Amino acid sequence: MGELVDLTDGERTALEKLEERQRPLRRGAVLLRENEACNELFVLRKGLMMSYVLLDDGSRQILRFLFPGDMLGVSSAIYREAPETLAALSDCVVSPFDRAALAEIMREHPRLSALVLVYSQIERVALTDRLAALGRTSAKARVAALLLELRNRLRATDRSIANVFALGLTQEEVGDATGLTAVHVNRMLRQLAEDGLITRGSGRVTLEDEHALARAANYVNRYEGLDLGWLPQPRS
Amino acid sequence: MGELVDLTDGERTALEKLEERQRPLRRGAVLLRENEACNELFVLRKGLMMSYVLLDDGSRQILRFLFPGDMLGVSSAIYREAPETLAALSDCVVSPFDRAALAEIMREHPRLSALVLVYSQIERVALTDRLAALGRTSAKARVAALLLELRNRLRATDRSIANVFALGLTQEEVGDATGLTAVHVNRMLRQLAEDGLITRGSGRVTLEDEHALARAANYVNRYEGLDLGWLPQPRS
DNA sequence: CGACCGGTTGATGACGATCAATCTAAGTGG
DNA sequence: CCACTTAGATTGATCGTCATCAACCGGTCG
Repeated sequence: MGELVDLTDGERTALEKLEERQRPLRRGAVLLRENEACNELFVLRKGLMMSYVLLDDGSRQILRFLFPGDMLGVSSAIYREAPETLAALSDCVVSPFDRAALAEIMREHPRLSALVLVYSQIERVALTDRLAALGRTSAKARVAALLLELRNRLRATDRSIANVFALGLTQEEVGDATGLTAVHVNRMLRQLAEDGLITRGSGRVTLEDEHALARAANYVNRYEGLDLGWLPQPRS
Repeated sequence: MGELVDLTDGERTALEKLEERQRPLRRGAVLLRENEACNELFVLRKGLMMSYVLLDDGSRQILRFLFPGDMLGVSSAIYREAPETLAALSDCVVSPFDRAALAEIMREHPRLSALVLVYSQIERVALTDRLAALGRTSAKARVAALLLELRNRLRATDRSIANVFALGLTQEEVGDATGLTAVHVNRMLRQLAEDGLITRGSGRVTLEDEHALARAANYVNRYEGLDLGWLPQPRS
């Protein structure tokens, strides 16, 4: 959260309290399963995770990829049963904390509650972008948008990442995120390569023409263009 | 918000302050256009609205339908430019209020800020349901899910609504919400009718077999099953 | 009355799913 | 160290869902 505003000491210690405990997760581990009860939330400290739902025909829709610094399970916390599954895509570290700790922050730190709302809204807008992508854009555009989104989110925690990055996903996972089959994802990646927009090799992707890619994908980086000057003042 | 918790007098008056002003909107009117700046938020008092985005090929994706009691423009408030357009589907009344008024509430009423977050998360989960629908379900299921969602949200403000209700949308609008063409929406409605799941007539739809419809649509009512016992206590 | 909007129906075609086979690289056990 | 297994990537052939194009109908409004 320190990236959006300058935190006070009081706010910083309140947030650090959420990260007191740590729990490691193996690649593939499920942190929380759809329809299970859960009184905890989490902060992702390291690694890449995803949230998804399974439909009753067995197909999977990946809803979101989760990166270090993201708060996990907010939506599960307000329901008796979790609406989505949280699973690790790589070895991860998470910090669990109680719902009461979030309540405490909302009581004592108005600006932090505002920031929780802000992140929730950023996520909401990113979801609507993907909704529009699934509803109204071609398979190629959806894959291109996913590549751009992944690269930008990875770069947020690792500034050394430029145009080359490790995908960290199987083509089946890309398909489950974009509403396509693994076979068609493969063809789309190949087409993007043939168009000169990307190059691929040994699990790595290079964005060769980021601008053209963003145009083809209708992509907007939703972590930019914020206006937070109006947030409530910190109490301490 | 009073439907989720018992509000204190202090909370109630704080919320009433948001509804001091009123602005009527004609059917078709645009309250806020994508990429425009906006320092205001709104509460929808009466009528049906929608939010949508236009893609550069001219196609439209409807992101969400808005019902009385909904807070509008939260996502626009945190960006310099609105990420989506807000438009009236029927004659409406909205109450505009300043971003500062929201900040004030977050400073003085921790439980109300928690409830704003809760509504934001309910909306988020509803969006992920639609994301999964667009990514992984058939045209028929998507239309069925939209019918159920509309009926349930309409009933929340008008308890007299049972299984018959006025759609209030053109088939083109249904298509823009479900990622289909108007022509195909028409065929899906006809198929649902042939299957005995609905009947139609003069702008009205009757859900003949709500249970089978919900099963065909993978539908979950996200305004139920909440667990809010852990929210912060009201300060006044 | 004519124009227009929205709904309805038919004919055709494209995009992406499905099924199937092959290939490669990374393990794993003997 | 090598045979064997396995997960994932790749490619081809075929099929189905939904888009597109086009025509027509009915109601409403200027």
